[in-house]
Amino acid sequence: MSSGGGGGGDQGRHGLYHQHGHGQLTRYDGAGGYELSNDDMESFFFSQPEGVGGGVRADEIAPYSSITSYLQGFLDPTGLARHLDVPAKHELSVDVRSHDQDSQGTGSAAGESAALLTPNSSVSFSSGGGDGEGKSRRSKKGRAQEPDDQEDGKDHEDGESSKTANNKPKKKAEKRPRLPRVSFLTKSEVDHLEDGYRWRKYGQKAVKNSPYPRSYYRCTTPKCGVKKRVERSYQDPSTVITTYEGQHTHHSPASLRGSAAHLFMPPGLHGLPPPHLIPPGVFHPELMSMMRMPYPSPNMHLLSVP
DNA sequence: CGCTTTTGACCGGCGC
DNA sequence: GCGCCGGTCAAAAGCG
Repeated sequence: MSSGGGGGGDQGRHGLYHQHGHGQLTRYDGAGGYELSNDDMESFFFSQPEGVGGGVRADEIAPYSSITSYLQGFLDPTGLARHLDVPAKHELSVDVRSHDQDSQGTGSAAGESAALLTPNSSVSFSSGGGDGEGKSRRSKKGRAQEPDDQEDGKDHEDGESSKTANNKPKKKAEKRPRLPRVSFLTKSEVDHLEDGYRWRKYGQKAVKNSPYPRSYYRCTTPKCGVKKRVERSYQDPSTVITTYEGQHTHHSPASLRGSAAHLFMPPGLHGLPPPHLIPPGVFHPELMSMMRMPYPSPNMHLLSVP
């Protein structure tokens, strides 16, 4: 993997670089997965012809190269019009489940989902619990001290935050409750999709059944402990699986200019019904709001619009 | 100069 | 009890 994932291949720079890709939502047949039929999601998500195999780079991106871009489009009349201009039809699924029982399965969960998914993109919500990995690892070899500890053993969920923060007595009794997780499957050439938040990559690992590595990112905001994993589906190399974990304790930097709230409930979303009017089982805007994750919400809403 | 990425090593949990 | 795997840390390097 010398040049593997991190190989700087993907525009190593963060910031608001564009991402390209075929944004497509797929339906996830996973258990308890909600489905919603849509059809041209990709059209307005990533109006990229299809240079997937070609060599489309993040530079030559479409209007909405990422979930965030798309979201931001909401704030932009033009963008919105774009969306509404397209028949919101596509297949999307929301999977709400708890991962409190799996440890590795979790990771695979996303992978499996990807495998089962159709060449579009899907979103799966996973209601877990508290955090788990971040704090339960504190004591390393010589990592006696934790410099800033951005968020790991900080607070978050409260409760078992003082378990292994510093002490060796790392009790394993904890089933290490996980934070809510949300997985997105997106057709994209780039793995790190811009979502409005600033992330810092802190690790990368090779995925067992996939030739593609999995990258680990953490929100750079000091008190925010949100993490996200990005990996590519081994079955659909063009599909990127992004799993968010935790909830932001702040607003999206990108939304500062437009208030994140708008992302969730655009005042006059021409044609978009209020969250509570969305067909039950289709999406959980509240959950997203809770997690402060604007990314999927709008999309889903749009999708749910006839 | 500061921030982010890269990369190898290590930890902890789980399965066999 | 051992091995495997996922996940995280930390030092170093690169870039704007």
